[in-house]
Amino acid sequence: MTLNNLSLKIQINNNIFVKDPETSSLGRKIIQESIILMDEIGFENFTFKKLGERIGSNESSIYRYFENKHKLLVYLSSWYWSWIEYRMVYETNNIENAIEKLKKAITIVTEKIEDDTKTEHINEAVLNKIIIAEFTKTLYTKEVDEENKEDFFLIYKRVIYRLVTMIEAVNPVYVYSKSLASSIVEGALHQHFLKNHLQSITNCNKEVSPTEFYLNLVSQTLKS
Amino acid sequence: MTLNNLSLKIQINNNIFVKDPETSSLGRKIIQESIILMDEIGFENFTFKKLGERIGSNESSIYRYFENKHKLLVYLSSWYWSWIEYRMVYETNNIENAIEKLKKAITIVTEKIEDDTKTEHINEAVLNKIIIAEFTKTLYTKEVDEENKEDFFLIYKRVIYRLVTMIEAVNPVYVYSKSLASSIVEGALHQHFLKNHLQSITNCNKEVSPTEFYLNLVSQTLKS
DNA sequence: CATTATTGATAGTATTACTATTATATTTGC
DNA sequence: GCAAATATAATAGTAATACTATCAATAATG
Repeated sequence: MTLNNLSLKIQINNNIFVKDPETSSLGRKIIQESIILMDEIGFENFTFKKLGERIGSNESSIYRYFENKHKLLVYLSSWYWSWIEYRMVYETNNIENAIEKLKKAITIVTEKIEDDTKTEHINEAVLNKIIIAEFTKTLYTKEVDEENKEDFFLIYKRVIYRLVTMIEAVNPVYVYSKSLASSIVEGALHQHFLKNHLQSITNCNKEVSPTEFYLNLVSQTLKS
Repeated sequence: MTLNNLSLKIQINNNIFVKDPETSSLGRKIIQESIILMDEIGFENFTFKKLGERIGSNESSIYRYFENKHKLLVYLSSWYWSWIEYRMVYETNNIENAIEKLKKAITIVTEKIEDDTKTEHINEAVLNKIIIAEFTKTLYTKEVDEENKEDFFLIYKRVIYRLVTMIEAVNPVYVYSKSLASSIVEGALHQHFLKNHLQSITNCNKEVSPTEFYLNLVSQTLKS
């Protein structure tokens, strides 16, 4: 199964976009270049006008795909978590041992994406950088409850549910599986951020990865 | 030692403000009401114009205290972490046992602030809500490296260093003390957020607190 | 009581975050 | 191959944001 087949699996909630960016070349260009531009200048400084200039297209054309930059970020995040979910399912599928299965899943959600397994228009390594730097901003808004009702964060939550299931398979009596799972996923992004910017409050660096920290944490936590 | 004496201890980096808000009644009003307004409408919707209207003062007067709302939030965060640091030092001071000392410190950084131990103009319970909802936004910007150099996050980091020391006292061979400490502090805020908004991916609720989750996590993790 | 510092009022600018309209391409269906 | 439909570009315009500057009015202090 190739990455092309994978992209067929990525179904993003219709409410997130005005017009599906996957259905036109301008749409795909918006996705492709928004990732690069947002990585360069950050979410706060990112505007549709700047993106329009970058792709040689008009601001108003971008508004036909996304209502605002917040929804664009929600879209990019959904795409990312969908890609992670697919890899989590696919790469743990053949692992029998519950502990090894969980370890593999934790590795997938916590590791830095470095390789060039670029689907046509999406550079996953750069997208991973955006997720590390910007993902929490999709959640931490006054509209979170409404947007959650509209299933904007469904794919992210599904990644966590899958981790929860694997945690429970390893230790069925552990009562904080959901909090542990959400801590791993969000916390790993945070450790990556600290490694990049606030090195004095993390042990993660070139030698020690967030993955290593979380594998150790989870194995200790689930010990009986 | 009263909370008044405590407030003497709160020294905030001069670079964060233009004019120290503690030196005038308008300044104190800005702090007091900004906490309430930001809690009500959220950081993104918060403007100095709205705050001015709220306190019956002029937008331009507020700019004489803070360059922008980001720095106001950095100020409020510094105040909060300073208050937490003081309590962490003071309330663990007389505890001999390393494990009990660490437990107390974790409780202080992870628990919800509910009581009305209001210093004159600062409502800590509401400030705690803002920190849960908005604190990460002080860090996750393109300017984080410069601002870190200017010691904007010093007090926050100091809270984490103190936790690191206590973790090392409990288990001197554990090699991820910094990552564990930063995970606890940031993760607890996140679990509070999930408890308020995304209940399906946390075990925290009215009965189970983030404190309980983290006390369990840490005791398991530091086991040899 | 005069000086100085603080605050308020007003005005103004550049940018952001859009919406609306119309013209121009491009695609597709027959 | 052409008409109809659709997508995009260009332009203009609005309201709000995020400020800065100036000057007058108050209040504090020495």
